[in-house]
Amino acid sequence: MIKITFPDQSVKEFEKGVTPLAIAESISPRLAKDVLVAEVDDEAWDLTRPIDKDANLKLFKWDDPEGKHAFWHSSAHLLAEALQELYPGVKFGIGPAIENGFYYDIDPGEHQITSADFPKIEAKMLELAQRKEEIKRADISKADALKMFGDRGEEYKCELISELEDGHITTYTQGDFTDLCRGPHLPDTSAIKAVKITSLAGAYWRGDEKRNQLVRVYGITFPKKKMLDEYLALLEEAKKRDHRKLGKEMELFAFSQNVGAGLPLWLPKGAALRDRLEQFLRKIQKQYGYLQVITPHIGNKALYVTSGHYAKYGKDSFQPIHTPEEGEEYLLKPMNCPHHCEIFKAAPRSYRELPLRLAEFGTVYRYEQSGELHGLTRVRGFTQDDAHIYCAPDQIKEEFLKVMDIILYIFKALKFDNFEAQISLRDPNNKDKYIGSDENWHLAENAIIEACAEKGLNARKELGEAAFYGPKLDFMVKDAIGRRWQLGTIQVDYNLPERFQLEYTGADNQKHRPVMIHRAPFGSMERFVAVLLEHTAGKFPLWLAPEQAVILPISEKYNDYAYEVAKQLQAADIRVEVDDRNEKIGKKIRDNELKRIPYMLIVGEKEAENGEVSVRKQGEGDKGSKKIATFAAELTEEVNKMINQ
RNA sequence: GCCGCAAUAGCUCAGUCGGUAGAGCAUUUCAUUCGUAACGAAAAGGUCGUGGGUUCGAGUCCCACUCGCGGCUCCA
Repeated sequence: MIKITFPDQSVKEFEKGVTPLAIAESISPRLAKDVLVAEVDDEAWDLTRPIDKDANLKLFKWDDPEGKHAFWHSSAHLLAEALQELYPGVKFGIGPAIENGFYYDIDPGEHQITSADFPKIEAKMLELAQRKEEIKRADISKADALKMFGDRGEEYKCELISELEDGHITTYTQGDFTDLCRGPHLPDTSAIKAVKITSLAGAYWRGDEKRNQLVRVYGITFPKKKMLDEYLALLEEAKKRDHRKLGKEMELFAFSQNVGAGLPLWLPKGAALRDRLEQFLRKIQKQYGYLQVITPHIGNKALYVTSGHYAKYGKDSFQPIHTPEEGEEYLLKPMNCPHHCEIFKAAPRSYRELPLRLAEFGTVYRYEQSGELHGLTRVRGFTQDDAHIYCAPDQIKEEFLKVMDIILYIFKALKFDNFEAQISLRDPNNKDKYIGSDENWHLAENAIIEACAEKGLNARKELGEAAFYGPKLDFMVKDAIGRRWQLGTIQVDYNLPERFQLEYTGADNQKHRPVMIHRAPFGSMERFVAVLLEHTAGKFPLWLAPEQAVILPISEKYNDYAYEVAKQLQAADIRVEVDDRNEKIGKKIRDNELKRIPYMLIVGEKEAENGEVSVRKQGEGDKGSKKIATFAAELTEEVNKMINQ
């Protein structure tokens, strides 16, 4: 008999060689039906794999990430099995589970696979799944594995095997398909009830662009048909929220072939929106003691040589601008920090001036690879809501707390309730990779950890994720449909103060080197607007909306009154338009609902007589009539509540 | 940058086998003057991304480029 310990620390005895599936059956038939995969003493474990010794056991279902992972991993094998039947002779690369589904990289040989083949592949997968094929694990020696896959011409698999340690190689087989795999897998294929092949893409073998390009087939599967439908509906929703589509529809920004790829043009409404965001941030920053500066869009190449960026990124960025002067070279500004360092150096600095907080909405240009450009989230020219804080090492924590205040305030005003924080720390086993003294790193890392603790922020710590010049704290927001976006960032930097030889005179009348903190609560105006669009599906909070209200006269007879109302509201700083088209009121309401304008004010005979407007809220409907001044006051109140919580 | 896919009216899209381009919405005009999600009629709107090639003839087939999309790689 062996002792099995469950997560709640209860212990039960079982026959030696019992399987997790049998244990689940002993608990309840329902659990046995739902369980997908297990973990035995922290090792992922197939449900049908015997347990030979006392162990800790965890059972995972669909709702557990481990359960989904095994489900999709087995689905990847199912996909491979289907492809093997449909396209004899294809060679297999790797086929892992990913965040949403799985993929398999294949070398199709002479076969051509296109999206038109998806239904065929899906049907074959379902057919195989319904055969309830057992997925069998087997240990295999390295020599046998090489022979087995070698005989089949599986050159990619052989390459993988040749790098594995003998004695730790396993295969999984279902039906006629055997794959090199560590597992774990589902007991059989029958749990896979719904299949969708989602896309096709090229991917280099082992991510190396010098190697063969394979075809990557992406798919997703579910244990219930209904779940697939829900997932597809979610994808549809995501498509509707795509900021590229909304940006065009709402006339916020555009791109032009003639201007160039990745260079956004801000249309009047988008520019006004961006300006509101800037004003919002300027106001808070002023309260927090930031000093606004302005620096040029280009800088002498020497500046970036000093900062070290030229050596690292020079050849991959926009190429130098040459002047009539022999040998003189300027670069488009790829970041604001070197400029700000020069501002720090523009005068001798005293410890009394610290922390010195220099802020700039600085437009920078980076030559992103053409394939990487994406709407407003990845562009070649963008404006950072940048600031650099120069402070003494013992001020880091205090400054961190203040920056976090600003970021949390912004998230609150914009209803990003669902966010995560990540602290990126140094890899303790590889300290040579980093610049700066042990003592300073220690100080900065602790400052960040303590600051998060003080704010009650449950931040994830990631070792080895820090930049070479310092640790950082990143904020990830989840949008309304659960996608994760990186926005605000705070980074400690020991490198630039060193390179620019920044100094201040301390209380001890000695020269000291300041620490620099980079921070950008929005990240960039472009990305922030994109995320805001996708988060809100274009329904901006009232204080940001391009138009806060639109006045809809019942007929042209009331256009004059509508313009009178508009004048009064505009005088109260409300952004309002008049829809004076010669259309029926139903049509105007529909059109303006679709334009996502927060308030519609309907005016006709009754309203004109009483000096009122009939208020209709977007998405909610009729709210009744009120005096013009009452509406104006209520709207202003609503806006103030949002930005001055 | 690499692989794959696409580019047709302002927008969304159709266009069969190669035979000179079509719908809905938007726009303009006319009619209507309307009470909380689409009234009606008509007109206008296109060098089919750009350049080359094949062909008697190219939106359609081929090549290159540009831009876009999905990935890969990269990301200060």
